[in-house]
Amino acid sequence: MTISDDTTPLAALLAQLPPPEPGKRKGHLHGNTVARLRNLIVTGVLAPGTKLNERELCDQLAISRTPVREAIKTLIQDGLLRALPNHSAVVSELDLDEVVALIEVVTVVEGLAGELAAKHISDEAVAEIGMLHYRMLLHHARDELPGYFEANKAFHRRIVELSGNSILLWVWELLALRVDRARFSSNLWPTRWRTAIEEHQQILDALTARDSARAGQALRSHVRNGLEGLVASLRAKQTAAQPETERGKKQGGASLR
Amino acid sequence: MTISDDTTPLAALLAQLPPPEPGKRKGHLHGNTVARLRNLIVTGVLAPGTKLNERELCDQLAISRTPVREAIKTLIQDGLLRALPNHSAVVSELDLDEVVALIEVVTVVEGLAGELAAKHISDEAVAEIGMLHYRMLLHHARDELPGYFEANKAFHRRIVELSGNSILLWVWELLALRVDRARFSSNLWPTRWRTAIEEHQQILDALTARDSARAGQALRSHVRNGLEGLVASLRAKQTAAQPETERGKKQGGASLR
DNA sequence: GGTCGGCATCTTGCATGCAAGAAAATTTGA
DNA sequence: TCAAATTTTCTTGCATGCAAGATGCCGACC
Repeated sequence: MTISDDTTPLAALLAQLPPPEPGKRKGHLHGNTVARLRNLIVTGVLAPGTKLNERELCDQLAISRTPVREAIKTLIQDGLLRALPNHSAVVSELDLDEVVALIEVVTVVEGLAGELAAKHISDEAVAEIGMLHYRMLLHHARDELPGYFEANKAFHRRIVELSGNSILLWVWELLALRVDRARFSSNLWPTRWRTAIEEHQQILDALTARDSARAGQALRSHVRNGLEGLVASLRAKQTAAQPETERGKKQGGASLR
Repeated sequence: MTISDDTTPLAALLAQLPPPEPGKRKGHLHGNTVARLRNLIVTGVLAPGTKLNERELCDQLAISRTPVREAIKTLIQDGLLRALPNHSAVVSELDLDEVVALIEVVTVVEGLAGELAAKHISDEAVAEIGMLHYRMLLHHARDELPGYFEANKAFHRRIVELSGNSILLWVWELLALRVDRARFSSNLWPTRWRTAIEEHQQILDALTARDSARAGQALRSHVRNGLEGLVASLRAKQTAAQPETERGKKQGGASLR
């Protein structure tokens, strides 16, 4: 399965899983399983190209095939897995072209969110965004990466929510999955902190001023900047690891043996 | 189940289904089921608010619960069904607010598609778009509604494809489901034919000229115009049918009995 | 008469069983 | 010795079974 040595491929990995919620009072195995697998994929623990084996997964997750199968179907729809013609599923590779494509889409989506949000936003909501911004600053000051990213995402998400457009939020969530995955894949990010924070400030200003056009513009350039940095780092990483590239594709399946 | 009399609710409806593909050589029950149910929902045969009963569905589709359950999960993700807290699924109502929200998103999505497509588009592809445009004209001239809509959708879809942005296409497909559903729901559409065709011509011109900005602009206004007409007609229909509004919610479930 | 509690039924969630298609391994023919 | 074919094993798709919540009904109590 590509990570660590091949003797205990999934076993070790799945140990790192968020334990399936202590008080899992029945009836949520599906959702749990989706969340768990999604996590593994987004964080890169399950490497692109890894072939999923239902039975193996069942053993490791200690559940039966039914919820696993359903979760797989779900993740295929999300684009995190890809269905092979033979009906098996592999972790989809995160294509560089796809990430580039993602940039364009996320840019217009968040841009629109900014425009719409600026129109309706309440004082309270502005304050809330400000709070999230400063929360991010706090984590930045403390050099806390995970917190920083979480706050950053919350900032963006909240703006999309405040657009008041449910469809936009829905689409954004779908896109965010892929963005997160790309983020995790390139593990260099600290570079743009300073500018990112300045850009957030501008977004906040535009929202405060209820300047729709400016908010949209600020968000678009911020998102584009950020994601293009991401692509650059991914590209660098990929060319650096060129010889390794061919590796992660063929195993899985028989790897347990 | 809201349609026809309650004695043979699903039975009659499902008879209208596209027969499950004669040569269904095993292994595609899931996809088939999704497609069939999706069709029923998009075309409004399964009315918003209808509660789905797994066993009933199984009986009617003559398959077991497993693929039905999977299909339901899939459609929930697509937003065509909604999961109740009790774990049952109902056909999601198509909220007017949601359609309005849809407008905004589809507008920017297709606008972006136009901009991107205009940049890369080949002569061959321009010709193809032209062909689709004239195919639509043909159906228009013949007053063939279904053909008209199909050609119209193909025209738009192809432009999104030609954007070369796989993510954009993915998102567009998701949105198109909901748009189609709204279209079917308001069954008045012939009004804008003339202008729609003119707008298509402008889009085609802009693409031919490889004028990215103009193509984007043309698509945005075309999409917005079209969908706003749709909303207007939906709104009219809804207020007209006000007394009926409360009806389609409680039945289903026990309705077979 | 209305409401609350207990019982019967229904509906769904998850597990498991079986068979068909795919992959792998072994044998057999050149 | 290599390759093709056959057999064996694995993997998945679908069906079914069982048990736990959820729902609805009815009677009893207030």
